[in-house]
Amino acid sequence: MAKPNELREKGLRLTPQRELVLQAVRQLGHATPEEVAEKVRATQPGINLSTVYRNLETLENVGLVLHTHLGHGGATYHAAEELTHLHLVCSECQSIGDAPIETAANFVNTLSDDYGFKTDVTHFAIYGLCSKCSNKSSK
Amino acid sequence: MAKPNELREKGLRLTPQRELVLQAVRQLGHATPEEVAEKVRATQPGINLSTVYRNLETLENVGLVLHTHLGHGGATYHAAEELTHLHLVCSECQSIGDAPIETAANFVNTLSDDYGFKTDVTHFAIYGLCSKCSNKSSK
DNA sequence: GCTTTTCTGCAAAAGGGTTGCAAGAAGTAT
DNA sequence: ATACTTCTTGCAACCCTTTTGCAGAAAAGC
Repeated sequence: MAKPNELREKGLRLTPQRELVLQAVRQLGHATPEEVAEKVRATQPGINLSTVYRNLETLENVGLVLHTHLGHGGATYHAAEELTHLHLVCSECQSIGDAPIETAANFVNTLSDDYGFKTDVTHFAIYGLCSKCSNKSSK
Repeated sequence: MAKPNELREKGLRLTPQRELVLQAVRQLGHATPEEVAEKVRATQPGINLSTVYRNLETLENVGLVLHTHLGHGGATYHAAEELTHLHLVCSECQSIGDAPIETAANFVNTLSDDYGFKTDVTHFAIYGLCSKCSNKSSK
């Protein structure tokens, strides 16, 4: 999953921990550092949380992973190549829905045209009520 | 600024601390709990941070204040009646710009029509590069 | 004023993330 | 293969923000 070369090419050393962190992020989709650590521990039980944090940061610096803010708590990490959708986070059931980035295209363009603001719509959650919960509460 | 009755009407007791917290939120615009505490301390030096937290929560429960997530750190609080704008947060200079909620109207409608998702666009920041910083970095 | 109930301050703790340091591995040159 | 340099790791301590338990203080109601 994590090819040896892609890390070396970025000037990073190839350590088992680093490879496993990258692999975990790719497999998990959106994962908190804690979840990444847990996944990695399946292979490397001894890995330390701070190593996970440091590697996530390192991998983010070289552009292999990205983080987004989905809720009140901490960040969640994605493989950079998979961050192609909006996150629709439900305030009630905490579910995370996806929508294509294009959904926001007009909005992003308006902000750019009117305010010169270049929006990254994936970095923060789109917050609200999912269809299930909004049906439930209107009944 | 905080009328005695509006707290009583919500079933809350009228304490100096509570009034001052509400007043501070109204005066500050977007404020972190820490900033609210600091503001309150001008009048009531001894107020405890936990009292501020508890009052913010209480005031939010009765709908007088709201919180939003503007960045990597904690929440910021607003008077409920003033939360009528989007927050355009710059990833580089950390500035917080405003844009009217209507800017997002089409986007919100699309999410509602296509996904049944009822978006609250004010609860999370709109993240990106402000015009200043995007000019700077393209030069 | 007296009683009940809610609030406040304090101290401790929880949660999430970071940092200094010494030991250990990766890469590089010999 | 070996020695050397540099980067990483694990560990423990720590920081910052927020939450909680509790006893005493203050509101609201009588």
